[in-house]
Amino acid sequence: MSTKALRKEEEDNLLRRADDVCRQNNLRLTPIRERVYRELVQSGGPVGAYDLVDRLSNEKKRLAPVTIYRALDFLRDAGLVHRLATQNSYVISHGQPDMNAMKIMFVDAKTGETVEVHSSEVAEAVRKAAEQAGFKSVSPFMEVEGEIAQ
Amino acid sequence: MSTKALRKEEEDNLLRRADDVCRQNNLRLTPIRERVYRELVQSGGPVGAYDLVDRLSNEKKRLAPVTIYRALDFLRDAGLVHRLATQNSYVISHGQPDMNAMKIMFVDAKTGETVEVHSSEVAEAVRKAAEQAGFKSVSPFMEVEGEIAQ
DNA sequence: TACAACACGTTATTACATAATATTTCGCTC
DNA sequence: GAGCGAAATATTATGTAATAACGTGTTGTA
Repeated sequence: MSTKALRKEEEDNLLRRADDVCRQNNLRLTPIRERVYRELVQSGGPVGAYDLVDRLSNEKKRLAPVTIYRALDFLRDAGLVHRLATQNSYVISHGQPDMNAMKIMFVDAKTGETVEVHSSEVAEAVRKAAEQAGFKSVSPFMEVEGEIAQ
Repeated sequence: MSTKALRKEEEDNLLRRADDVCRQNNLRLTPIRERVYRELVQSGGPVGAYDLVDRLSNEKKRLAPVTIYRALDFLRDAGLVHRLATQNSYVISHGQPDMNAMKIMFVDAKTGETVEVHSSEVAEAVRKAAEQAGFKSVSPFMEVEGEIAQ
């Protein structure tokens, strides 16, 4: 099987999963929301909000930034998309939602390329640190800048 | 000793330390840079760049945003200030620079209040995760959103 | 059908950040 | 202390990110 076919399959999986998540939580994956999600999936990496505006607009219809932001907010609330604060951009959240694991987005400081890793070990260590800081709960997402190997 | 006096003392310590760090690394803590640093120290929390513009300007002289950004860049490079990407703001970096510890900024999702904690345990766990992600080095800073107790 | 909640469109505004370029200040040498 | 080069700061302009405010349409439901 070709790499392309593999990726296509992976894309379909993500789309299907998004559909399931929404169905199970009584959320409406409207056309615009799905188009935004699909665009993020196909890009394979972080994409800026205004970039999404351009990509989902055409000659006939130009989407307003706020439309994209609303779709992104929805997808984030649904746990399907994660915002990269350091890059002002948005990426698909991969992987099965393991409640006990921390979802770490490693971001290459130079290229902006991202790799997502789940770690319950980090989750536990962060929980301890949070307690020390007087925090009772922490986000299951975090973002760490670094340098990718080669 | 009063709380106020304690805080004053803490402020002086930070200022002194900033001075030392710069001296030891042949960096110039110019008036503007020091004013920016001092303002961050005195605020006791995260401050936005444009907020700093306002606070450090007066009737006679209005500083340009780029002036503040340059000072902030300098202070960040020197390891004295940390940028909170989730808040688009900047905070003092406390504590002695322990190379092996991760500096974690816990940010209250509601108020934006921050607490800094250093943890070598988190550092180690993140290093492992980074390796898994194909990253050869990671920033010693990270930011985690959460909910502060009470 | 009517109504309530949600989604989307439109317009405008605010905030954040940097590019390009000019001017001042600092530290040094003669 | 006059002149020079480098660093720091000022000025202006522009680009990008995000949200506010308000109106209209759509959907699900009693």
